[in-house]
Amino acid sequence: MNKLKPYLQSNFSFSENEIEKMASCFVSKSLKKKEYFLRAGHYCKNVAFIEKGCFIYYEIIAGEEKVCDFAFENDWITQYNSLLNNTPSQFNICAIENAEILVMDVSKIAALSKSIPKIGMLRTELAENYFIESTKRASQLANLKAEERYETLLNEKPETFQRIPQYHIASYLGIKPQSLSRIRAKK
Amino acid sequence: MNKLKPYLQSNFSFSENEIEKMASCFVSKSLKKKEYFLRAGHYCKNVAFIEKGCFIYYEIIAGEEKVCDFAFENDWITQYNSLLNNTPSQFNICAIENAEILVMDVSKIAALSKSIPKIGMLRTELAENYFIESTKRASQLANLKAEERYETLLNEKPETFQRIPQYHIASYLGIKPQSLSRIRAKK
DNA sequence: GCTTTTCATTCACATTTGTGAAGAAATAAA
DNA sequence: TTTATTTCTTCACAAATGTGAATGAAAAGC
Repeated sequence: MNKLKPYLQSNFSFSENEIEKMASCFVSKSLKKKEYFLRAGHYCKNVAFIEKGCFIYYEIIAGEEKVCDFAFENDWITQYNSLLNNTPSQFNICAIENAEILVMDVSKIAALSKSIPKIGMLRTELAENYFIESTKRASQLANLKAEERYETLLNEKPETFQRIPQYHIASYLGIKPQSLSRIRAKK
Repeated sequence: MNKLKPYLQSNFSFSENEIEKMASCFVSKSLKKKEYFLRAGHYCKNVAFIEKGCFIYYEIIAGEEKVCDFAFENDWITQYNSLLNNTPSQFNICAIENAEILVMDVSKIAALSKSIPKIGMLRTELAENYFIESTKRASQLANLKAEERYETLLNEKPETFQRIPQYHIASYLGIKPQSLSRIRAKK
């Protein structure tokens, strides 16, 4: 819980006491590279916090892996649509490096929220931030050309290029690996 | 409040009493076609519910209007990033038809939330739904070609084509008006 | 270490979308 | 109604991105 506790404390000012209570509801889990936190078609029943490693979200469209997000240390992973609406997930969430995560079951979240109301605020803020971020990605996909999207990512999240294979980055940018190579070669 | 009250009752099961209390915090407002609910550069300080009419969200990028969303009756309009983080809005929210909206000031929302805790749930669910929707739009922009995005919109929200000018729809789809015409001509 | 597999690059050509101009059609204003 | 304005369509050509194949580089497995 090396990262979770400081995260809860500095971003949401939970008390020592609340943090301990929350911490006791997480189960820690190791995932090897290429193992899955969630597979498409399955029901997402929990939320996890990344202590170490990174993950991609992807869906299969027309037989191809289409990446829609990355997650690193201090990020949460879960699939909203599946978790909230009890539907099978369209998305896979897969470890790209060996990872350590802290997992909480959805039923425990509900119980815990009753004793610590501020958890509701955490939930709200997360959703609002995800919405704002997703809006940015959509705006870039609609309004910038591939080369500009590449440069934006390179400037804003350079670590992505250190940790994620290029063909996944290409997919995230909405282009083919060959096109990403072409763009990089121009520089 | 012809639409707001049934909306609150059927989607969130607020009580008669709560609904009256909430209703008293809204101010109704008429906007003519082409008038703005929010202008880019201004601070968004309220949330509104659409009783009648429709709106577009757009930002200016490289001198061009880039539409990122539409809103119709029973939708809310506000700009999250500006409202939550107290920053100037990047987006304009503009009436496309003469409209009737119910506006609530952000300070009243906070006050009201204290006396009606369930409002927190409304806020959370809205953000979560917006996130899910925004994710879908981003996925389409990244993974479908313009023609497929056009067909998806035509199937899922046909009313858009009845009420929104095509050049705004083209922008929302991430293409130029000429390209949308070309796609339509093929059918 | 060697071998196999995965990933990245390059190329020629195909397809999709953008661009600017022109005119037609629809809508709003007078 | 007439006129002006806005919106939509079409076209020829340009630019961006996709496609499939070939090759090389890097990483993983043995």
